[in-house]
Amino acid sequence: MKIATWNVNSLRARADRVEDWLRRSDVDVLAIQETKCKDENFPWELFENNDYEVAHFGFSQWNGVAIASRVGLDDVERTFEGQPAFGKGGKDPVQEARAIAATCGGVRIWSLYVPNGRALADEHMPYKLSWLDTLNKLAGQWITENPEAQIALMGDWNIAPLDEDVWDIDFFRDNGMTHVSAPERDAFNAFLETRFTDVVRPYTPGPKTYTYWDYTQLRFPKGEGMRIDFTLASPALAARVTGASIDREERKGKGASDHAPVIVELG
DNA sequence: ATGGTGGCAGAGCCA
Repeated sequence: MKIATWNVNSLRARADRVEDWLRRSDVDVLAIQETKCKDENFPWELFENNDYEVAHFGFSQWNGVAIASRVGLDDVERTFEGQPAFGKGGKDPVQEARAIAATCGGVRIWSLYVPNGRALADEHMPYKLSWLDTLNKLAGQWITENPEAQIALMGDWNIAPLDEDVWDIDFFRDNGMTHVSAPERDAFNAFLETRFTDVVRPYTPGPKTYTYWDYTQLRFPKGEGMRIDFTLASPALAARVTGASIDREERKGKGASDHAPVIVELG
């Protein structure tokens, strides 16, 4: 079984590329982030025509997460329990469309789009940290309740856990950029303390191994990217992993997402 | 090449 995660940065703008990739990638499950659409605009037929079931959670032009599967799609859950809400400028806080789960082929798949902190002192940063902390505590409960649970936390984490996960750590430090700060890394590493593991890194060692390249500044041609898309697996799922890859080729050419798909192979 | 991002509710906003 092959499972993958991909921040597509608009599913409608990327429909042809996503369909082409689905056909040649041969993945059984695809966790998608940033569909950037509401259910009413979602390209359901793209998946149905290729024999995938799909579940989507999106209610505005922002965020949006989905799971496509050809090995079953059961017990769909939109948002995680206690998922922090965010209200900009005093607006009523809402639980954003950043998390959807489904059980596919016996694996509990979570497609996650972790909030972008925007800036170290921005109000989005504590939101990001509490979002991760809440999810981690919940995920820890899942493992405690069932040590054999096969859980995949897949998506765009908007964190670069290691210095080598960005193209120039000094550039990030000197400019006070997000994704590499200690609080963000602590929030990510807390999942490792909960016994989730990054099952992709061992098969895709750095340095200079990335999953995202900014559209600006010719970042992709210059090889200046970031590793911010991860699959964290519960112990029982991690034990099944036989391989992983990052499809850097998919970042090439006109109409590419700024993120590459990340694939995990299960035995 | 004095520019050089790309989505979205089409204008700012978001990443």
